[in-house]
Amino acid sequence: MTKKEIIIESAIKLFSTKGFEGTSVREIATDAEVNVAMINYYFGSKEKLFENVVEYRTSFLRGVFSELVNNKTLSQIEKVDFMIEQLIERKFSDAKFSRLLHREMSLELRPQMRNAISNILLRNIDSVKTIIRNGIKCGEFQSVDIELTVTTVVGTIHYLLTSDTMCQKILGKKEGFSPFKSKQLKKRLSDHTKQLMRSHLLKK
Amino acid sequence: MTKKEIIIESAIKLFSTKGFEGTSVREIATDAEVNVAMINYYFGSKEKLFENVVEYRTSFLRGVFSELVNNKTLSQIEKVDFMIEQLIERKFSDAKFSRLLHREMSLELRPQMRNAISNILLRNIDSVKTIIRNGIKCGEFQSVDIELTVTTVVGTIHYLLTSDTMCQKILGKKEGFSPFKSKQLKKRLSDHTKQLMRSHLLKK
DNA sequence: AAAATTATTAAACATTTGTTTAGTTTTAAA
DNA sequence: TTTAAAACTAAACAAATGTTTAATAATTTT
Repeated sequence: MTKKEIIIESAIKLFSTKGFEGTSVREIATDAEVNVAMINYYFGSKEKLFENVVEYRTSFLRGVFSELVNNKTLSQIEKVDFMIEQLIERKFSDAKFSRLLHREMSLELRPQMRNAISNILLRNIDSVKTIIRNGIKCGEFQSVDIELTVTTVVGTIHYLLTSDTMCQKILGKKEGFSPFKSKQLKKRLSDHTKQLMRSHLLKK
Repeated sequence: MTKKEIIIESAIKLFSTKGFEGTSVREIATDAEVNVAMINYYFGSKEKLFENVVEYRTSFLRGVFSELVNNKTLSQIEKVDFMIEQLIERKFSDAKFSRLLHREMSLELRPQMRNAISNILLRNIDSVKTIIRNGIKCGEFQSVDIELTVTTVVGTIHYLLTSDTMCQKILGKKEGFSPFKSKQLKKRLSDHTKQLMRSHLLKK
């Protein structure tokens, strides 16, 4: 790992848990075991570092679902199942960073940042919409509100993992429970969401 | 309105849009047209002001659903419908403040604050759980994951209103579109969520 | 090996931060 | 009307903030 990457990793960790304005560049520098000036040397500013953080962590996940749309061997509901699994997999592997992105979205600061993040978060939404639309068109699914159905899937997964405290209280778990380390919860969420979509989408 | 309330109102506005650490006490003072020292005079500290803000804005909505549980005239699914309408109503009337609470939840700062907020956000969850549990027990509903079903309802509503930008992009609206000023969207979200819960909960 | 570029450092810079002080005005009580 | 308490102000405080500077060390290029 280059020193630049070490700084980015520290920034991800701290921004994710304490927020952008809640984290000082000196904290980042200390965590990365680097001189404070290196941050501005490499990135120019704290805000540009943030942009680098987002780019660094999201660049690899582009259009995962685009090929799924054209797949001929799977039924539409199987595609939905697959998509749900993928979304949950990603969320569990990166829950804290996901929280950072959503937190930034909910702020009315840095409009260009917000715009970039929303594009990242919605990168696969069009594919999902298309799958549901195709399902309706070919008669496999009943007529539903496509956009809000997508919102339900993403919203369910996201809300459960908004915070550890929240998740614990919703599920009635003890304080020590770590949501996104629990394979059992992952399975449970996956089962629920799939079942929900089956009863919502499939014709009776 | 007392001067104390004026300060709280300004704090709500600014904390909601710019976050807690993103807002300075001087900004609040300016917005409230008050001397900076008044904030510490009345509240002691910026953080205590935050606590006052949360208390001030949430004190009136205690246990709205508790009576609904014992209602004998409504069927269980009608109770779910009512509950959905209430949740949406509240979210639309106070979306920015709700964002503030969820943002604070997603941060790993101020644990006692996080704990208080989660209690507020989950104040009605138990009632909702009970309604679904009763619906299952009396045979009106099929067996579902109760906790995650609640998560789906709340998560759908919340996610759609995470941010204006997000909502616009999910729905394919133009930039000017103001989600929580749209009665049409409110109706649409209500219809979707009710339909979703009916197909998920009711026996076939 | 000399020169030039890049990386790194400690220190300083200028603002901004939340908070406090000490004094003044206003209001209410005696 | 005097007195005491509360409300309010401008200024100062100390600490923290993001950023820059100027100098040195390390590396690469010529």
